[in-house]
Amino acid sequence: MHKLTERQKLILGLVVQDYVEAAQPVGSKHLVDRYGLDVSSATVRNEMAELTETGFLRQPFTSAGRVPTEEGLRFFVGELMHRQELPVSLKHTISHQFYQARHEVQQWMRLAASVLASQSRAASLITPPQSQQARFKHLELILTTGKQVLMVLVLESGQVIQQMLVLKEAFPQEKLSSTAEQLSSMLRGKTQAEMPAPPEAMGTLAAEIFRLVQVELDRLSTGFGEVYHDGWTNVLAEPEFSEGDAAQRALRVLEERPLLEDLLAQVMNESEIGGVQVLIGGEGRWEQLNDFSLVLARYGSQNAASGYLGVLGPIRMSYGRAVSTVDYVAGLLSEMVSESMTEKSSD
Amino acid sequence: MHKLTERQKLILGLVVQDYVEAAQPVGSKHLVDRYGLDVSSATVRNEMAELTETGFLRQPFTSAGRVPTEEGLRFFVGELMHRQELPVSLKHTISHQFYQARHEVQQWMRLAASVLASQSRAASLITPPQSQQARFKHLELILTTGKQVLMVLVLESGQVIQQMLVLKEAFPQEKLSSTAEQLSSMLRGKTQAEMPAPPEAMGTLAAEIFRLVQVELDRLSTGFGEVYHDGWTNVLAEPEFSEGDAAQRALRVLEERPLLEDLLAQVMNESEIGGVQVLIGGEGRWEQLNDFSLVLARYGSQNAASGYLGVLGPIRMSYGRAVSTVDYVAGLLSEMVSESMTEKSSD
DNA sequence: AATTAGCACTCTCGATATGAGAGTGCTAAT
DNA sequence: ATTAGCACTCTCATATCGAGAGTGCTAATT
Repeated sequence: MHKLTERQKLILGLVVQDYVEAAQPVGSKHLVDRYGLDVSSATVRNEMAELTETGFLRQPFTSAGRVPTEEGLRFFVGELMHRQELPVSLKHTISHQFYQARHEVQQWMRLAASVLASQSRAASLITPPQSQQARFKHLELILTTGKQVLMVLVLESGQVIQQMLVLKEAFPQEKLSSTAEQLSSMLRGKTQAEMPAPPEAMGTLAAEIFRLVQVELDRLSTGFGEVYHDGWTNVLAEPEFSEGDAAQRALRVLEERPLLEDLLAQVMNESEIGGVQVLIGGEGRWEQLNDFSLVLARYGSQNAASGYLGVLGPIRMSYGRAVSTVDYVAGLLSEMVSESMTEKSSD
Repeated sequence: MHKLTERQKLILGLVVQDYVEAAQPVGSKHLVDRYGLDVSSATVRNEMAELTETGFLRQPFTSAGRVPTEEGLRFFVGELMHRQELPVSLKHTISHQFYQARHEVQQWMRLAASVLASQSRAASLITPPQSQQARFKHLELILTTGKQVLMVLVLESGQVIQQMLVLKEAFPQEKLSSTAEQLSSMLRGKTQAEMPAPPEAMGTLAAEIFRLVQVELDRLSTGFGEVYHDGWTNVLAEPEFSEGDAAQRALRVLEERPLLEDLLAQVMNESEIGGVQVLIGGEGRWEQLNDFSLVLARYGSQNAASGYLGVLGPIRMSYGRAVSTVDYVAGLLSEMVSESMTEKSSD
């Protein structure tokens, strides 16, 4: 890691700050004028030359101002940045909103996406809480009307999956209940991988449900469901998106599932819940992300359900704001998740 | 309505077709060459001049080729266009996919959004089926773990709403069941507006659930839930989105709820299920939609659940393809909806 | 040794000019 | 009614140019 003098750090910090605000290369004179430095522009020039040498700044073209490189931004985020916490009053408002939405996970997601987007002024992405290793606990089948049946699948983590089924033929509630009971005791505590082969003597109803449970457990262990999002109009208003294929490339992150899954898997796999990961540019690994940055976090609890959330913006985004917003919302959602499963019954 | 000669119609049609493909003004000579017309370019020029007079064509600037006006496109869609039906083999593949997804409404939505987007080559939007006047039929409360309770709300339409609740305190299953029974008989057949005032003597649990049912019925009668979508990368690849604020304005349709609600209300309120509505440009009413077109339909069944779906593209979109795709998918989903509620029990 | 004033130098960007080309509208002939 | 012919118009791509911003370097200063 490079060693920078205090003054170099100061200048790098100011360049980043100014560039983030103005979206334009920043010159030495501009810097001393704007921030009242007590050195001359020539001194700043020399320092800038050195920072360019080190790879933290670059010139878009000879004799233009300086712009931070991805490397420079990484250094900034790692060592120089200070978070821009949300005002306390705003935090109160937000947690109040979450409190009102406490009954519906869907509402959490919408609200979280909205808060993330508006506070970070970038596009937000968030996946619902899911348990990584779905472990069967209990099954119920509820007749609603005709062949339409509601399957309620309860996991050991406390997560509940509800699903409407349309069966091949109609069955009375008693038959449904007994089948559910039978399958429940057969599958208790099992993960998808541990499920036994279906017994020969199983009825058609039981066999159908058995298969559906299998599919559902599998689905829960892979992928991450619907992706909620908001604030794309924020980022598309930024000048770097106003022409070329930048807008299209950004949306690709949302619409190309494999990309997003790969991304989350690689970036977040070593990360604890609670940490915020900042991905600046493609980092060499994702060409599609050039010129974009992502600020990501995982929320939930280790042994139960967890999900991902984050914001996407131009490389020139306000990292201080983004990191603190993501961190705050992740914390809030973690509370919501654990709140929703306190006082577990001992069964 | 203007009266056009057959030849004028032919020329208008060709101009539209060529413009849609090439995204460029089309000239008289180009037209006769490309489509082997047996008249000279001078004749075509005269006809074009007339069509410009009538308001169906316009010149981006003096002595450029012609481009259809919104008026011209409307005439084209109304009188000249022929649908471009999907190949039968493709239809088979698609309905097979829907068949496999028949158990989960969420899957319908994703699949429909994906099919709409890829076949129309535009951005797709779709809302889940919802009953316009939610009428209470039946309520169940299922204890899952601790204070976490699943509320299952069955409507007379056959629609089932499942919702996770986190109660203020824990209750045993018997208490939940009896409360559900009590509320079920009290509210049977009622809409949100018809619900009685809550009796004084109601327990805290009953009161809480009562309020939630009210909120839920209200939510179901207004708005349209999550909007699924796909294919934005399709449209953003079109040249008209490559610069300026076009991309941002398009995304606004997705992110600004009030706009979309207003739009659907106004465009679709007089429309029967089954009809496809084409909205070209803002039609004067929606400034935000200038340069965009929407092809919309409603699916489901009148007296039960229904939803909206459609595609959004540049004004220069392939209407033949879009209309037939939207119509086809709407029909498919209508089948899915009615299928999922056949053989209603007589209760 | 670090800082700074001064200055020549470089490169972009916007304005201006120019010419080729596409496509038209009109007139006169068919 | 159609068409050939042609002058005319306007855009777009390209080239040229000068202003201005900002640099890097050198020599003077602290």
